[in-house]
Amino acid sequence: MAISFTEENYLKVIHRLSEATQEDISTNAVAEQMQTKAASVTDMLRKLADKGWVNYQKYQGVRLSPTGEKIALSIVRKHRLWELFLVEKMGFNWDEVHDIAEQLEHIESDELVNKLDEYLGFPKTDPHGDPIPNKDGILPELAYSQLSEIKANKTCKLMGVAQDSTVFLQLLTKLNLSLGAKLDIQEINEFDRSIFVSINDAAPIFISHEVAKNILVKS
Amino acid sequence: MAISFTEENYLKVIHRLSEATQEDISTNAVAEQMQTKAASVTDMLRKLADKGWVNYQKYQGVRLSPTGEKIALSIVRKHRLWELFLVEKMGFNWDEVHDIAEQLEHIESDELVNKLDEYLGFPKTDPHGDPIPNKDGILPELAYSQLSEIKANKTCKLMGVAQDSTVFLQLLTKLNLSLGAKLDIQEINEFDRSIFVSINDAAPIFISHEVAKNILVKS
DNA sequence: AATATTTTTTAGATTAACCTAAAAATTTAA
DNA sequence: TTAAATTTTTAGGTTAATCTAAAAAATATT
Repeated sequence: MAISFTEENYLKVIHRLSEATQEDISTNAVAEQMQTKAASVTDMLRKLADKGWVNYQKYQGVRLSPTGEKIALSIVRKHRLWELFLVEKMGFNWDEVHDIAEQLEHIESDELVNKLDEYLGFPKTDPHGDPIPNKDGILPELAYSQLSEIKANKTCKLMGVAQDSTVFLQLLTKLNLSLGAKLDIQEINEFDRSIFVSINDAAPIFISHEVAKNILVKS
Repeated sequence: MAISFTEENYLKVIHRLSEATQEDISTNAVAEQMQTKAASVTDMLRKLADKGWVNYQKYQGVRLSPTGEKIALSIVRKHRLWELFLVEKMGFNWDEVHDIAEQLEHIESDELVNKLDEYLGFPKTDPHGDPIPNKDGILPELAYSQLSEIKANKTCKLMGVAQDSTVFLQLLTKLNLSLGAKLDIQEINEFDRSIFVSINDAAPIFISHEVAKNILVKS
């Protein structure tokens, strides 16, 4: 069945919100993510339900149906493959690729996506460490922790970020934090939960709890 | 000023039609190319004229303004660069890339286009031999002839095609005709103007005048 | 030159995606 | 457990791009 860019974006947003919770997703939550009004969301949810891509009962919130889930994962797959392409092959920085990938993710050609996947060497993660679904929509298991959960005196490796916003990524770049960085946690301050950490064996610096929550690491 | 996919497609079509003639482009000609109705075209032409991208007086046909020309060339540039990318890097055949490039040509990022250009080695032509405008919108001069205009007993080289339709390109592929092929014209039949030609020194075959008109060669 | 034909435009609708304002349902709090 | 606050939906409009049918202009033909 034909699908519009807008419908794809709604499915993607519902998918993203569903990853964080087991509960049904509220109209307002979707509205906020879509940068639109609740009334518009209600219209669209009814339409997506008619097409069989979501389960929606009014006032009860929304969930993706199995078909909707499959569509959403294929968009996520495209987004992340294109992001990696932009960084690896086109020479963009990791904080520059989101908006372009938002456009490229709507290009419709299974053959292209699979060739791109092959061209990139069937990667498991994108430039932000997010897992890339394979052609069957299976997400590789990554099991990373937030840096904010690691104990003092432990060493870990930066594997990904929980947020792709430009400001956040640029901050990390400024701190010399990129994928694969080695992190030695010297101390955690009780007062504000900020972390005193050495990056790639350099002189230790302070990182706020807010930043640490958005950094994903492997011990 | 913001531009929609549809508006881009209209400018592209007007540009293509303008290449073949000096005259103003008729509403019906645009309608045919856009696969829509004349009434819809009239509406759009008025809108494009309001935006300053075309010169249009009702009943008089339409031409691109300098700004419109610039936009159209940037779309052509993107289309052709993406086509080359699809063939060179993704391994598609030249008859498979048109529809995907029709989507990719609307991706908006000057930086991406220029990086893609560089990645491909600042190519002069796309997989069909069509010239690629550079970043300033300048088209390289190619000056090719139609195979149908070449005299008997001459040798030439296949440099491009005047048509990108799948059926045509697949026919050429079947005849072992691809960019760079060496063509020895043995004989031109007066009756139907078909050409008896040897391709890459193989045993000569017949090519219809219709096909020969759409093959571009360099002596 | 008058008429017929073709082309183009206008008028009035339709659809997708959005909006605001008001009504209805649900949730929270007194 | 009723009232207040919040969330969600409905109702009624808007805009972009399309359509059909009819009117107007341009072109071709007798």
